[in-house]
Amino acid sequence: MSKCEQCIIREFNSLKTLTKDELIRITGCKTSKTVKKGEVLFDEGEYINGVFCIKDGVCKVSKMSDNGRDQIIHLIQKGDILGERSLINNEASNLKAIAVNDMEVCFIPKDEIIRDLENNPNFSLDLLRKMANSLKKADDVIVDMAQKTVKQRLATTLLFLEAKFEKNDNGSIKVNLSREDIANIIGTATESAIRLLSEFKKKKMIDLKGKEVFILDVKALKDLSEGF
Amino acid sequence: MSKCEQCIIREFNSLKTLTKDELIRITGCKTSKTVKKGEVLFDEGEYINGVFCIKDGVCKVSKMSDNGRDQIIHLIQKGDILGERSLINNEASNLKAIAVNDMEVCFIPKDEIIRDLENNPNFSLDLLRKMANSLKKADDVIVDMAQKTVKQRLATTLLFLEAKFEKNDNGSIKVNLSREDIANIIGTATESAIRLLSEFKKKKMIDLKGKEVFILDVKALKDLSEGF
DNA sequence: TTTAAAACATGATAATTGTCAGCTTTTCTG
DNA sequence: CAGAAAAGCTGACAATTATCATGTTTTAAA
Repeated sequence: MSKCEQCIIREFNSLKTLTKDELIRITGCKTSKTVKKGEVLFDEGEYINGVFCIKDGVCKVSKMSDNGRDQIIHLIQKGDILGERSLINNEASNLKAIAVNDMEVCFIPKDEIIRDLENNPNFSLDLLRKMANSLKKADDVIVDMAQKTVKQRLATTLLFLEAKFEKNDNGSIKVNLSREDIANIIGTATESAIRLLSEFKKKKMIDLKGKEVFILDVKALKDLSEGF
Repeated sequence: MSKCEQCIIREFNSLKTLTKDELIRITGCKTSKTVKKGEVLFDEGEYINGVFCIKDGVCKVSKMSDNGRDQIIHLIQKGDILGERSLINNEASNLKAIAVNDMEVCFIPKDEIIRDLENNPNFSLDLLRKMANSLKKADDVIVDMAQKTVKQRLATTLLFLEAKFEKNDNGSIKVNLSREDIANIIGTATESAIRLLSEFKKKKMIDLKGKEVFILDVKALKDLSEGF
C-alpha cells in the first residue's frame, strides 16, 4: 500500500492541508484500485461514502437530463478529488463518473474525511475556497451555455481542453474523448459537433487524426469563442 | 441600529450558527441601508469587502456574457446572504447585483466574517454545506441550459419562481420581473420569451396581467419542463 | 482474421430560435 | 398633465440546430 504522506498527488488538492499524522492515518484506511476505460466509478443516486483521489487517468462526470441525454459537467484528472460534495451534504451523488481511459484512484472512507473536516480548519477552509472557485466556474459555464452558440461553445471547449490537459508527443491533446463526448460537453447533437469539428479543420483552426485533436490556431478559436 | 442577535432573518442563513457574542460583535460593526429598485448593490469586478444579509426585497444577480448579453444567474431574496464567495476566495466579484424592487439590506465587513470563519467551525461547516448545495443546483442549471429547449426552460423557470416566491393577495407571483429579465434568466431573446409567454397563456397554463404572472396549471408546466 | 458493433461522417429536411422592423401600451419625468 | 422613454407585442424572415437517413471507417470480440 502506497503511503499518502509520500504521495505527491495530494499537493494538487485540498489534501495538502492535512498534517503528517492525519495522512498516516489515512494511509491506513484508504484503498487503491485501477478503473478500466469505460467503467463506472459511481452512478447517479449512489451513495459514494468517501472521496476519490485521482492518481492517474481521466474520467467524465455527467448528469442525465430530463430529455434523456447525458450532459458532461466535469472532466476530472490526475490530482483532482471527486465526491467531496456528496460527502459534505450527506446525500446520494447527483452525478455519474465514467473512466475515459484507464485510471488509478485512491478511495478514502467518509468518516476519515469528516474527522479531518471537523478537526483541521485549514482543510475545511481550503475546501471552502475550492468550492467558492468551483461556483465561480459554474457561473461561467451557465452563462456560456445560455448565451453562446454551439459553434462558440465548441471553440470554448477546445480551448478548455487545450489548457487543462497535457499534450501527446505529437502535440495532440492528451484526452481520449469520442465525438459523442465532445457533443455532450457542449450540449449539442453528435452530428452537429462532428460537422463543426470538420468546419474548424477546414478553416485550419484545428487538425483531426482519428480521435486526436490538434489545436492549430488558438487566437482564431479565442475570437470565435468570444463572439468576434 | 437593529440588533443581529434579535433579528429573525439570520435563522434563514448560515449566520444562524454564530454565537450570541459573535452576533453582538457584528451588530456593532454592520451597517444597514435601503436600496431602491434598479440600484446596483455591486458590479462585476468590484471588491465587495463584506457580505450582504438581505432583510427585505429581491435582487437579480447576473453576469455579462462575451456576446454582450446579461445572464441572470440568481434571484436573491429575504433571508439570503450575498457576497460570501468573493469574500472566501478573496477576489473581485464576478457578478453584478441589481435590486428588482426596494430592498433593505445589512452589510457586514469582510474582516468580521473571516474572523468567525476561522474561529467558529459550525459557521464554516454550514457555509461549506450551503456551497455544496449551491454547486448541486448549478449542475442542474447547466444541464437545463445545455439540453432543454427555450420552451422547456421557460416552463422550468416559471415553476422555480412559483416555488421560490410568495404570492400576492390575488395569487400572482410576488416578484417584479420584466419580460427582459425573464428572457435573461432562461437565456433567450426578449421577443422569444414574450412569444412563449403568450403561448402559455393561450394554452391556459398561466395568466398574465401586466407584469403579474399567475400559474394556472402546474402539472402541464412540469410535463413540458420535463420534455413530455 | 473475420464479423459485428460502434463510432464517424455527410446530406436533406424540419424545427427552433434570433433578428429586425414597426407598432402599441405603460411608465417615468418635468 | 404632456411628452418622452421604456417596455411590451407581433410579423416576417434568416440563421442556427436537431433529426433522420444512409454510408463509411474504426474498433472490439469471437
